[in-house]
Amino acid sequence: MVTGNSQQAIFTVLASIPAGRIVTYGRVAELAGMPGAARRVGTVLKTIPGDSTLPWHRVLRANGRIAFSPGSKAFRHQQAKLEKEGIQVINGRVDLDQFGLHP
DNA sequence: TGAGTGACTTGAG
DNA sequence: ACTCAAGCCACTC
Repeated sequence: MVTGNSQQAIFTVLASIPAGRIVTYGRVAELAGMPGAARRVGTVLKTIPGDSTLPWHRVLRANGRIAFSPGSKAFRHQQAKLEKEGIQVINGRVDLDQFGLHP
């Protein structure tokens, strides 16, 4: 179990992300009311069933890179999902500038 | 109870 | 641009 509430909060935040938009793990944690718990977010995402409709693919690392190892199955799957929503994925990474996530 | 682990982040070398 | 180290939160063994 993932401490019940926190998981639900993360799911809610995830579902509130508009299509074509991306967020970082730290951002999700912050919006879920637990800043600094970026690692927790990753663990929760891992518990999401494959047939879930949650947009887990819109969650990237702070540097705009996909959290998986390049070439892995999950990596390619996420990349495909992102490109399908009009997000440019170049060499396993996304331009954060077009989302205003770049500091 | 305590050491180990991970879909992370930030800062330094 | 890359690697290493420390900080972080909750879970697992």
